[in-house]
Amino acid sequence: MTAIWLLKTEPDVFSIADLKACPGGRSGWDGVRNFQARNRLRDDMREGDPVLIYHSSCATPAIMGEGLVVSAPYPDPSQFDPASDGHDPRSTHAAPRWFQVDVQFVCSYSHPITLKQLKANPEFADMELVLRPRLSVQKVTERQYQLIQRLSQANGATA
DNA sequence: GCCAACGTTGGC
DNA sequence: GCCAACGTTGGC
Repeated sequence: MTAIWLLKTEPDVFSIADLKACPGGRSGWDGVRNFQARNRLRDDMREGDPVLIYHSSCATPAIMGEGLVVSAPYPDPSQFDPASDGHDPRSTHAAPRWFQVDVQFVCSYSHPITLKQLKANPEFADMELVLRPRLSVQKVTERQYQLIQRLSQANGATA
């Protein structure tokens, strides 16, 4: 069963353009350090799942485009690196605490969908992004996904 | 296992 | 930079 996800990232740290610029447009999605997000990533994400990529903590928070999960979940290497911000001394190779997947860039929306827009649209009133904005790995329904794709094309045509 | 203290996130 | 929300930690 394919699930659709929304992954948050801070563009100052790693933007969708950075993902696109990676070799093959592909990168490990490291740095998830929240247990609920970790559980979803580790237990529920599957290779082939679509992901929406969202920019947070920036001037205009917005869904910027799409990617694809292109690996099974595996331990986040940064947890073992003492020099990394993601280092976790409680992690061992036998019992890693944090996981990641590889994400492949698919497209950037010519018209990103802003958080403001989502909040203003009743269709998205029950979207996790609106209800629980801090969770970094979010579920997106098929309906929300289709609406977002449609909006990303319609956006700007009338604005 | 509760709960207070503390730290982090993220919109504004 | 502020502040509200909320996740995590640690003492008991």
